[in-house]
Amino acid sequence: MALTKRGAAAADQILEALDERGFRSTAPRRALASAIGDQDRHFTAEGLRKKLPPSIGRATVYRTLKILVETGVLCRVLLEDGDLHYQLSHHGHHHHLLCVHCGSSQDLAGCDIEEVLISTTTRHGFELTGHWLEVYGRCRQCVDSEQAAD
Amino acid sequence: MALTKRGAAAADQILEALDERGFRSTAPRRALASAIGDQDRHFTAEGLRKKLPPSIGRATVYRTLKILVETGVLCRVLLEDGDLHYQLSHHGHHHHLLCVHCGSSQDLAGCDIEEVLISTTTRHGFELTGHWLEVYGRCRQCVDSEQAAD
DNA sequence: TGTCAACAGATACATTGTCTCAATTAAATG
DNA sequence: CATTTAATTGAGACAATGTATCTGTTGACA
Repeated sequence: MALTKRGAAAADQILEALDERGFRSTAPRRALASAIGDQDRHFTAEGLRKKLPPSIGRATVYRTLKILVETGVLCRVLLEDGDLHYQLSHHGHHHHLLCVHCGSSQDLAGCDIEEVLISTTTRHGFELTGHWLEVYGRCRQCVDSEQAAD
Repeated sequence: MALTKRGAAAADQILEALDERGFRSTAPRRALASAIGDQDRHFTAEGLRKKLPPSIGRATVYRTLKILVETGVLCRVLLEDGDLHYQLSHHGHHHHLLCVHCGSSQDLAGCDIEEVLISTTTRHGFELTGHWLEVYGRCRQCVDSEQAAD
C-alpha cells in the first residue's frame, strides 16, 4: 500500500503503463508499483526488495524492474562508485545531476548536449544513435550548507 | 610476450606507469601488461584473463586492472548493454564513440561538453565535479559499408 | 466457469568483483 | 651476496546483481 498520495499516484501510473503494454495486473506487480511509488529517491533492486513482503521472489523483482525500464517507466542511474540504481522516469530522454554529498538526484532538463554531440561526432564521421550521461557534483543545498559551516 | 611492436610499446608504457607510482614489477604484472598491449580494442577483465596463463589468479587480474584504472593507464568503457570494458587510456579525460555495429571505439577529442555542462548545471545551482559520458552510434566504416550494401 | 498463456516463486547458475590469509618475492639494506 | 620486510600473490570464500529453468498458479477473456 502506498504511504502517500504522491506515492499512490506514481503507483497507479506504473500499473497503467504496464497495462498499456499488455502486461497483466498481478498482486506482486501491484506491490512493486506501490513500493516504487513510495521511494523518494533512486533505489537499488535489493533495497526495493527489502521493502516488499518476502513472499515476493527475487526473480520477480528483477524481472519487473527490467520490464519497467524497458517500458520507460523507470530509468537507470549510474552512481559515481559504479552502483546501479533505479528511479522513476518522468521525462523521456534526460540526464541526472547526482549529488555526491547527499545522494539526491535531479533531472537535467533542457540539456542541449545532444546538439553539441551531433556536431562533434559528425566531424568523426560518426552517426550518433544514443548516449549515456551522468553528471556528478554537489547540489545547491549541500553547497549552501558547506559554506555555512565555514 | 607481446605479439607486436605496438603491443610491446604499450606494455612498456604500462609497466613504466606502475613503476612511477611505486608499484613493483612482478611477473604477473608483466604478463598483464603484455596481454593488455596486445588487445586491439576494449576488453573485459575475464576476456583478458583467458589470454593469461591460468597460474595467474583472478584476484591478481582484477587488482591490477583496478590499479591501472586508478593510475589512469586504463579507462573504463560502458557498453550500451551495460557491459563494462577496459581500454588503454591515451589521453587524460576523454569520452568514447562506441560503434554499436562493429564494436570499435574511438576517443572523442576536443569535446566541449564540459562547458555546456557547467553552464547548464549552474542554472540548477549545482556545483559540477565530474561526469561520465558514453556515445553510441555507427562509425564511418560501418555507415559506409551499410550504404554500399543498399 | 473453463481455458491457457502469462506469470510467480524457488532455486541453481552466471558474471564481475572484493576480502582474507598464508606463502612468496621484489628490492632496499647491510 | 645474504638478510630483511613490506608488497604482492594465488586460492578460495564471499558478495552483489542478475538471469535461466522449471513447475505450479493465476489473470483475463471467451
